[in-house]
Amino acid sequence: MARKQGSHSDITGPKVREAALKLIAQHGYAAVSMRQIAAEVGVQAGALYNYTADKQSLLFDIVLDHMDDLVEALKDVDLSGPPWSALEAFIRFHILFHVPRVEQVFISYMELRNLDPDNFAAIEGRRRDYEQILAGILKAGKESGDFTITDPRITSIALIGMLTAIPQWYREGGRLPLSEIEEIYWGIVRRSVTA
Amino acid sequence: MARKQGSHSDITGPKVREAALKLIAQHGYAAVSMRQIAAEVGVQAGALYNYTADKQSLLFDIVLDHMDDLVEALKDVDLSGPPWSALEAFIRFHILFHVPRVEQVFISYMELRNLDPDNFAAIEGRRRDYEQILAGILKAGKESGDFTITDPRITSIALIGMLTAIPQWYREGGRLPLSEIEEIYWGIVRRSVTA
DNA sequence: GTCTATAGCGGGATAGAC
DNA sequence: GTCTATCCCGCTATAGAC
Repeated sequence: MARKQGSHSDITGPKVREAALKLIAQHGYAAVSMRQIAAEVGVQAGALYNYTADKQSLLFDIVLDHMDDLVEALKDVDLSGPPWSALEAFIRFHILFHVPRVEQVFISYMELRNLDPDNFAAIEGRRRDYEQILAGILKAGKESGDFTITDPRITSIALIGMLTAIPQWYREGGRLPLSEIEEIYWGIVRRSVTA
Repeated sequence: MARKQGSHSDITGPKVREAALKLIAQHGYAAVSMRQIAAEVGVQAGALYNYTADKQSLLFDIVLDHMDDLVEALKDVDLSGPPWSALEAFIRFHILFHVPRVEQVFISYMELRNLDPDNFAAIEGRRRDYEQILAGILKAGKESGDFTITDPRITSIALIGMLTAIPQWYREGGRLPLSEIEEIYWGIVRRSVTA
């Protein structure tokens, strides 16, 4: 009843974002045209501009949403325990959050240089905040004597990079189930900070 | 005396490849135009086609040279010792080979999807060969009881990914010298395969 | 809200003079 | 070997009809 006559904006809008996500992940931002995105949605190119200011906004929205989802989801993780418990919780969360989001991960790490400077700065800030949460856990564990680490900051970068790459090769139905992948990686991380 | 009159091909050829390397690393393959590359070299766009068949060949040559250099350089590393010695030699080699080659590393890992199918297959084969050399070392160490590893193949992928990312953030003159970075990472790897 | 049409620009690659 | 000029195409974004 409250629905406007003939309005499809509540359907087409999300479809535009999904098409952009799929195509940019597949071919790269610079290689994808607005025409391709429109074709994927099933409209003409001109119609896209009812849902996005321009092509750059499509990219920025994808990456920003991804980072904000990440930060938001991390809030539900209990990192208040002792170092070992916090580290394990963070690592397992990171793996499980990223694996089902292959496209977002791809785009968020490969298309950063195609963001306008201001947009890049906004993303980079969030990325650093996230990384420093892990660095904080590592630092606390180093100081308590639980972890054997030379440099929490670099270890944080190294571990996050290693874990974030998982969705690049993991495929459902492959040689190992996700639960096992999770155990293998947690094992690597656990030992890597153990004397 | 044997030099042809007015021939610059022995100078311009390398300059074209260098310009392509620099610009593609900076902006991405799809975002860089032949006109930009020509401007960087100091010639007109048409002249580029004396040195490359097309734009795709510029990309392929960069990635192929990088992979072949890698395989060639690894031949000088002694991997014939016991697992611990072979692992350390491989890890240190990998770090030291990749750090001075920021641009090649960037391109070789971010532009794979812009390679034509045949070119992609050629690169992917070399990449897998290289990765399996590390997997072999890990497997030997696991079977001899030297290493604690669940899955050599996945561990190989995880470690290579972690190490290859170093040039993405390392900058000369930063907080830590390269020699220290090398030690930190070797420490992480060493512990990660230690019970 | 979507369409067709088009402005305005820049792309890859080639031809032919020098 | 490099240049200028150009072909032909596709791009982003906008205008205006419906």
